[in-house]
Amino acid sequence: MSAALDPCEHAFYARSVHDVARDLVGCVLRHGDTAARIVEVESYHQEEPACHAFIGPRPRTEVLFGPPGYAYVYRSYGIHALLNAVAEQDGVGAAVLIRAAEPLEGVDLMRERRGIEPFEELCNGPGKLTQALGIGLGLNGADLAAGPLAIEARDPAHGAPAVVLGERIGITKAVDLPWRFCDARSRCVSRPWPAAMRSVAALSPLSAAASRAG
DNA sequence: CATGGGATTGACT
DNA sequence: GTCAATCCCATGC
Repeated sequence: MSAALDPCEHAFYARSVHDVARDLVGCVLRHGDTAARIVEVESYHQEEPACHAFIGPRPRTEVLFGPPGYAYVYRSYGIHALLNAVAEQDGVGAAVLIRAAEPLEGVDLMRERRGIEPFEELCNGPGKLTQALGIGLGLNGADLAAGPLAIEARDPAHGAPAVVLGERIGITKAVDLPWRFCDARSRCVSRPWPAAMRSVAALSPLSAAASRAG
């Protein structure tokens, strides 16, 4: 990530949605008493059919076409709230879907909200992480630079993430575009893991665990 | 106004 | 691997 850009500022999001996506891996998503380190995202752009903005502006996608640095939250399959960070210039429909994260703070609250115990399964999916962090549809249009929902810069203590690319999942259109960005060293990435994450042998300690698992 | 389709998840065969 | 839950919205008549 460029040292000049900070996800707490709107300028961070006012550029190519793919660059924003790559740079958001490793950043910290915070809401209320919970926080988590982003380990998986996908980028969507109005020029490809998998994007909600493809068909042009609609009431539902108003935020998506608005200025960068705001949250686009929508209901998926009638059940789940999915969180995106709006990117690119005002008037362009593009956003980064936050797909998975590694819990940092408020882990017990996350367990309570999710109704499960395993650390790796609290935020390893787009619907799971919004449930764990208490992010609902009411946050659609929220300013990511002004809280209460915020994205903060990477914590140097965690080191730089090993970002690998893969094909986006869960969609039926434009399935070949390699616009999924994952931290290959995190066990909290949603399944299926990208091929690059399963085969790379140089990454530890994941590679050791993968070898043991066969 | 009726219908169909999801940027998902969890339970089940 | 399959499948239903559940609801907003876009589309078509």
